[in-house]
Amino acid sequence: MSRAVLSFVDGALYCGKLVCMTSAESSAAKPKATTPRERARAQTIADIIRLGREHLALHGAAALSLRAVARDLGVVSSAVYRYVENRDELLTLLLIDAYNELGDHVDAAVEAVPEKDFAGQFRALGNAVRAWAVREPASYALLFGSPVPGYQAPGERTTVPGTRVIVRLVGIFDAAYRAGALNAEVTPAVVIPPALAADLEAIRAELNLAAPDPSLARGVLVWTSVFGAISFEVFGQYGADTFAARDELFAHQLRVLQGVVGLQG
Amino acid sequence: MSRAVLSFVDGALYCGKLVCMTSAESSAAKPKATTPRERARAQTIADIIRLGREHLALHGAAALSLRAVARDLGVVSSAVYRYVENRDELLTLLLIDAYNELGDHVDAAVEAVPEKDFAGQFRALGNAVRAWAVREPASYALLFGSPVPGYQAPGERTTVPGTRVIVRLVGIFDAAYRAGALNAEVTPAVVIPPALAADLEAIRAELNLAAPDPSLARGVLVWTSVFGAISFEVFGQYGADTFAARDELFAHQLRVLQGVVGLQG
DNA sequence: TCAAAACAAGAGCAGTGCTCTCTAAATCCA
DNA sequence: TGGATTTAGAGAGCACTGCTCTTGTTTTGA
Repeated sequence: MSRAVLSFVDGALYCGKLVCMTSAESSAAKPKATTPRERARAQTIADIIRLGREHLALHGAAALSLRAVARDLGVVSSAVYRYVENRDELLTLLLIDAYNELGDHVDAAVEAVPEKDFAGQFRALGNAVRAWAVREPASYALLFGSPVPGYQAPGERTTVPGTRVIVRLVGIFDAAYRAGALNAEVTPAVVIPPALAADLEAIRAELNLAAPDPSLARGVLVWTSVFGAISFEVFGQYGADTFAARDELFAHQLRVLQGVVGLQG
Repeated sequence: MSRAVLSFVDGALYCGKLVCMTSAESSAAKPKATTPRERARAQTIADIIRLGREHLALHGAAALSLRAVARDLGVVSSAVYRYVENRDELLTLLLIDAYNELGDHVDAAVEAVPEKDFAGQFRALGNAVRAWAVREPASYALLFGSPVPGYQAPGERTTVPGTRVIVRLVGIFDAAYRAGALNAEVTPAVVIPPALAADLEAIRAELNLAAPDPSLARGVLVWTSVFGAISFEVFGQYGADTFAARDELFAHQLRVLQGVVGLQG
């Protein structure tokens, strides 16, 4: 699942381009005992990403400056262009890095919950996303906030890490459904128009799901709602002091949302 | 009510700047027969805002450039500093402008629905926000997306226009409750911890509401969920072609959310 | 009429992304 | 081992940004 990360952490740094490799590819293409120059190059790229993350956290994506990173790296600005094609490329590196960090946190949190406790897994997922978002607001904004103007993430590199959370979430819902733990007859029943049903059918086929349309549709709503609540908190849409009990508020929202999708427990 | 705005406006609100005033305020505070210089100044500020909106729509907030606006205005860059203190000030102007445009759209949409059709009013509000967001994605991103790094909106000028939608939304919910059209016993019942109840009580007092805690809490969730769904769509979190039936998807989400808060109809 | 206020222009500073050229160092290979 | 080749880094430079300061010019109002 974390191929993209692997690829950039070791082998692919070499060419300065990140490729999305399967683990087979990555293990094959990674002799590990590389030349000193290659290791130095990999280390430099790792440093650039680390410094980029620091700048991102401190000043946000819009203020991410290659020149500043170069200064921190102790090198002249043009030198970093040997390692990173341009600013957008650095953004892409940070994007993939953040997606995978979030995905790892979510996976760890969900896996700490008993296999049959689907509602608990759902809440663990929500809480993990929120905790990470509050801890790394700039990274969260990069992933889920306004698109950076003029920047288009390269789908072939970001899609897999970028869909880890939603794939995990529908996985929980679908596993609950297969286990009979998902109430498919949630009230009020809302009719699903044919056009929407077609979209849901495509999703079901692609992700190999079993849950029926109403559950899938509610799952999508719950997905957007979880991130909506987190975004409001992280982006400061609640005023400064409207909600002092933010933990309790979010916990409440998760409880209600788990009912919306029909998860009991 | 809108003093803060008025103060910055003086002559300037004349210029097509949208402010939240009662008609009494507006007729009282605006002599209208100003000197030619004052009218020219107001017109220039109006032009700056208009050009700023165009740049915002075309290139996004991060790329909003005072120099580019100056060029379009046919004037040297330093000249615009006579009218706008700095880039952040222009952002604030555009922020207030956008908040009020959205508020006006929402108000118009809600008021077109029969007074007793609370569920219809809720859906009209949601659809109005979404329609405006899709039409003005850059403005929507400015209001509800990632915060602009280093920019802090001046609360005394933005709070009133910035809360028009949520005030309207809870107004609908509360009116429904008072009319007996809000089911306060929504299932599943979720316990509200004391800390959250205290926050809700403060909100109830400030906005003079009658609805009980469970309804208020669910109202908050519905609020964040509506914007979460819209943000996902506008910010491209749904992939390019996961959902072809976006109108139907959002309509479905509104229907489910109206059930979440207990609005029947 | 004349001083004061407002205005526009221009130069300038410090910062940005990015390209280009040049030198020095590391690596490869015959 | 020595020469050819590749790579790293430095530096200059271009076009752009926000913003300040000075210098004339125009408009205003008493």
